[in-house]
Order: sequence, then C-alpha cells, then structure tokens
Amino acid sequence: MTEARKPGFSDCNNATLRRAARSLGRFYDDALAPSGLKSTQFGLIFQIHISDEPAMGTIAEALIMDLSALGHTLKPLIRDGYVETFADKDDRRVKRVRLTPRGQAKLDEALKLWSVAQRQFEDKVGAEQAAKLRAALDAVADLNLEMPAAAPSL
Amino acid sequence: MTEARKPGFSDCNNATLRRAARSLGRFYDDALAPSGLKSTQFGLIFQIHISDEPAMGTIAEALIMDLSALGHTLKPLIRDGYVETFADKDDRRVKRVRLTPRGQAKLDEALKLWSVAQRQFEDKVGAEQAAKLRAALDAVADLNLEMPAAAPSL
DNA sequence: TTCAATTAGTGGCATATGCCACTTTTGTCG
DNA sequence: CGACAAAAGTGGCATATGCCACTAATTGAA
Repeated sequence: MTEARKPGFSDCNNATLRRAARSLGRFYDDALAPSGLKSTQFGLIFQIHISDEPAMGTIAEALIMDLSALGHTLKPLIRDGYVETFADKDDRRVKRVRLTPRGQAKLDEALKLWSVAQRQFEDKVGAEQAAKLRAALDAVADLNLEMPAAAPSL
Repeated sequence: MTEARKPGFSDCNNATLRRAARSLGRFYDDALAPSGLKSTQFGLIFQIHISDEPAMGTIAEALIMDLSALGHTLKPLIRDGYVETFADKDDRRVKRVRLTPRGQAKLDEALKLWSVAQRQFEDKVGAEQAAKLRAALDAVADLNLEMPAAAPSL
C-alpha cells in the first residue's frame, strides 16, 4: 500500500489544494447560483463590504490576489451595478471601491444562499474541523514563501 | 477580539481555500517558471504520467475538474508538443491521452524545480503538517457535497 | 523647483475553469 | 433492425488570475 496511490492524488501540496478548491468551488457556486453570483464574486463583494471603501491595492493584498486580476474581476460587478469606484481625495492614483445599494441588496440575498452551503459543509466536516482547516489555510496563505533568488543580489 | 477580523479573513471555507490556492499557486508557479510550465500544467502532466494512457474523462474525474475545462487546459500542452491524444481502440467516443517524449523530458525537468518548492514548503510547515493538510484537503475534495434540490423531484 | 524613483492602476495577452448546447458513438429495447 | 436514452467530447461564451509593459500621480533628492 506504499506504492499504490489513488488516482489523482499526488504529494504536491499545490495540486492537492487546487483540486480541493475546484471541488468546493463548485459546491458554493451551485449554492449561490440562484443569486447569479459566482462564489468568487460573492467573496469579493463580501470583502468590499467588510472593508471601509478600500483601495484596490488594499483589497488585492487582503485577498492575496494580483492587482490587475482584481481589476479584471471587478469589471463584471461594476458592469452589473453592484460595485462602484471613485478616486481617493488625497491621492489621485488611488481608486477606492464600494458597494452600490444594489450591490448591498445582492450581498444580502447571496448571504442567505451562502449560509446554507456553509452550514451544510460544516455539518459534514464539523464546525471545529472546518475552523481548524481555515486556520491552517490562512497560515499557509500567509507563509510568504519565496523562491531563493538564483543570485543573492547584493 | 471576537469582532475584529484581520483584513481578508472571512469564515467562508471556500474563500479561504481560494485565497490559499492563489498564494501557494504563485509560489509553485515561480518555482516552475524556468521550465516554462505553470503549476497547473505540471500537475496535469504529472497526472497523465502516473496514469496509463488515461481517457480524458478519467483524468477529469481524478482531478475533479470539468471535462471541457480539461480539454481547454490540454490545448496549450498539445500545441507545445508535450501531450498527444488518440482514439480508444474499442470505443471511438473515448479519447486517450499520453505524454510525448518531449513531454516526458519536460516533466523530468519540471520535477527538479518542483521538488525544490515542495521541499521548501515542507521545511516551513513541517512534512507531517503538510501531509495532514493534504489529507484534509483530499477529504474535503471527496466529500461529494451537493446542494439539496429545491424540489425533491418525483 | 526639477527630475528620477516609486506607487497605483490599466490594458493586452495567455492560461484556468465552468456551464450549456450540440455531435458522435454506444448501448438498449421492443 | 430502428428509435431513443446515455456516454464522451468539442466549441462557444464568460469569469478568474497572472505577468508585463505602460501611464499617471507622488515622493524624494539634488
């Protein structure tokens, strides 16, 4: 039993993580489907909601996401009128983001659907277990891993 | 401390998972960059490698990935000559996949880069911890969650 | 004050993933 | 055998993410 490995299981931490993400993502996507939001969009809107008119860079950092990727992901939400942006008063480079009333309403609607999925998940794995898993994932996310530079540059 | 939450941390299992996936993905991507492969492509090639001329559906199932998504993801690898497909002898609906010699060589090259990242990760979190995390993620991935149908359809 | 370095975003390009509609093959019945 | 349901992929369309090159706005020196 040391040799054989169930198909699709590698020792790669990254591959395992992505596989789980695909699986869980589909579940939450299904749950949120009635709202028309993807689980990723829900997450983004929620993040904006709990922040105070955050700058794009701030959101990107919080979600550990590329700034340009955030910009792209934001577009459909802006197009659909859930989110709006505005320039920072003091630094015109900075673009801040906030939910529109429509976005707030959509978030409320989605939250109900989300909680069903969330509850169902926690019923299956146990709330405690789930919390531990999230903690472990947050720890991994914040490891701040870096490949050693080929040349230790000065 | 019950109210305040570090920016970017929600209780959503899915959001937390995706966030970690983005973070770790970048790390492995950086490590594999010299090979020209993304960590996702590496994972896919590896999966093909450890399988025996698997059918597309088999791969998709193992990776818990949509069949059409697999088809799309496979394209660049076929275009670059790392992978080739061929019809199954007995069932012409089935398309099987295998690595080309070039693909094998590329996998060998990438494996060296991958192991550096993998080792570095495990040095940080501990091999044991990493194994536990992978087990937990595999368990989540295989939960086979499903949203209860709105109407229990006859 | 003026100009170089830094910071915050944007746009283009490429891959990653999913869903849905559709085509080709099989497999099943009557 | 012929009509139909099921299985395996393909293509189109849309979102998710990243990297890179570039622009605009600031900051920090000389």
